[in-house]
Amino acid sequence: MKHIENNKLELANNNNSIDKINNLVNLIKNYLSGEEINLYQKINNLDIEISFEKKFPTVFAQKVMKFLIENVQYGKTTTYSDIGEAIGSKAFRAIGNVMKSNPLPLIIPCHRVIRKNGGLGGFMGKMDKVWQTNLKLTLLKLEGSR
DNA sequence: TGCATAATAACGA
DNA sequence: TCGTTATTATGCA
Repeated sequence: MKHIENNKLELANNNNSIDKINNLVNLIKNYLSGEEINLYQKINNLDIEISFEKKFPTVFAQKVMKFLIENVQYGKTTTYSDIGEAIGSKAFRAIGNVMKSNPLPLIIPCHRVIRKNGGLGGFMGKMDKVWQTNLKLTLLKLEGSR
């Protein structure tokens, strides 16, 4: 009997792909129900590798991502120009481009990046009053930033 | 290389 | 508030 329990334990610790996906789904559910969780951190804890370094081969893009993940936590917002200042660049527009090519929205919080003048900015490649942009606003409201 | 593009910002009228 | 320009990384030809 003991070996069965051990097997169960092993299975639980083994974290196969299905387990990981279920965990991920639960995380996102919790997040969407208003729980203040740092998705990127939690996912790292789940031993799910999100190698955005591969997706962003340039130093510039990696700086942007790093800044986002390390400094823009739940409920915080930043602006395109803030990021530029933080990474020593004036390429505000280019930063927007990096966001657009973000393969993991939500997890890499590009929805927390807004315009300096208080406007929303775009989301998922769209600029204005489309569902993607409304989703951005919804997420910010969820986090209490708006 | 050179050019067009972009989820920007700042300025003038 | 609208139009124009400044400015920079990226992708593609």
